[in-house]
Amino acid sequence: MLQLALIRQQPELVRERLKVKNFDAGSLIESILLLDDQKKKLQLELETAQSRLNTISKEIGQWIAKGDGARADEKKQEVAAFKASIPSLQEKSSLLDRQLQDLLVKMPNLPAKEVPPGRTPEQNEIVRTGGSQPQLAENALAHWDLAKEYNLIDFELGNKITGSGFPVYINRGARLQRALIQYFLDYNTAAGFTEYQPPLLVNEASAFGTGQLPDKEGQMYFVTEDKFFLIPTSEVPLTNLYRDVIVKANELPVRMTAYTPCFRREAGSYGKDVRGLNRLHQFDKVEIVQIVHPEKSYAVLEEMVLHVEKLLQSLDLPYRILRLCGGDMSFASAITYDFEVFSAAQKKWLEVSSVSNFETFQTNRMKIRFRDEQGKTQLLHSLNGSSLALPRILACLLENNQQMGKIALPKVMHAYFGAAEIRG
RNA sequence: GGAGAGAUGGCAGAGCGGUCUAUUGCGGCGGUCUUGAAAACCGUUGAAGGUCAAACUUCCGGGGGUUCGAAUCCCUCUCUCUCCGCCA
Repeated sequence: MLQLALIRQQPELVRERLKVKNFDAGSLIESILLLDDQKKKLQLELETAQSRLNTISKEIGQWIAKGDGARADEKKQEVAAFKASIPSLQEKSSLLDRQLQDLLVKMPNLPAKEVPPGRTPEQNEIVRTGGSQPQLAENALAHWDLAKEYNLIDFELGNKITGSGFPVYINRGARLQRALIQYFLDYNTAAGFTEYQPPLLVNEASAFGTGQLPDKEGQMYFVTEDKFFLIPTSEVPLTNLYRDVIVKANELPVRMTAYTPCFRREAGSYGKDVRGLNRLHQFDKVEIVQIVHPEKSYAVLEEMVLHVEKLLQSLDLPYRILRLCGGDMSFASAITYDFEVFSAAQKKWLEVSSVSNFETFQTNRMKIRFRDEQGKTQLLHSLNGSSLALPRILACLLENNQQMGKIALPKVMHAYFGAAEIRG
């Protein structure tokens, strides 16, 4: 959520920046400023009445204490004369508040200066590429075929017990998945991230805090009985750990990591893109989240990009890093770098990580603050990234490393997996 | 799931209709003293809105009600604790 003060002070800047996201904020800003103005006037009126009421009430108490019931009654009459107006003022005020809030929530985050304009994924900027693409045989198999051949994943079984998009990992498939998770977590904690195991279900306030609500409501599984959302990413519970917290200076930066399953309804997805592990309703992900001083967030962002990049390098996967254009960025993000690995058998790039700086967009919703040198509370910046999402990494590892009768694993996984290769 | 108790400022913990819109202790910050530190003493110390700054308003788990006036009384929801039941 954007800060009202920013919209109030620099409406033109806000409007201009949002054009990069292809968002026409003109009328929205106008309405917000108008409502804000009305609210201020109303508030003054209301507070004046409240102040008067408080004063007279105090006087009544004093007259009663002195035993002068007549004077007290007189004052009560005085109160009765204007008190009736207060409830309607309060109602109007809270209505304005709600309307203002509803509009503010519709404002996307401002893209950072570095964000290129554009509407489609083709307009994302390739920042750099790394790793080398393997030369596979003509008859190279896609991961869903490899998964079947080596009995690593059973998609049909998942269909039976739940539905499509809920694969069952078996034997060495399950073990490889677990080994990767363990490796990712170790890699993150070695870099100073504290490991958490958060709840997989969150309440409405948490889903709102990170920006999933209100606009991505349909993408989350919802438990109606208890009003809980299944997390689409551990970013939600992790960041919300600091909701309504004034973080002490010596606790900054906050660096967290967690492995959790993630649940996404993926309503509207279909076709070739959803084949095999490419797009799932339940998948595993190791996430990193940071909450940092506002002046440091862009240095931290670069650091996180390097962190994820080195992790991909250690897996010997061909990758590229994209700076998303305005049109491809999420509502809440100020800048996003996507990491894609090349799936050699499918011959396409698959997104395996997304590293973003949200600046104050999330922290404003969650009131995550610190005290500056003057002792004033100020919003912190929040960032997060995948480090890493499992399924597509697994898919690429299988496809890119397939050899005659076996799948060779990258060196770094040998000890974690307990073997150097998967044989038929 | 059943019964009872409770939720107050960073923490502990008073207040249970009007003696300032919250006693006090601890902690934090500033100062005196000290070569320095500790101790002691003095002062200061919640959040949001509002203002140049103030005044002022709101917030005692959330929401609603009674009253001239609510942390305090009533209703309701959420959560916590104790006991019982069930259970990995």
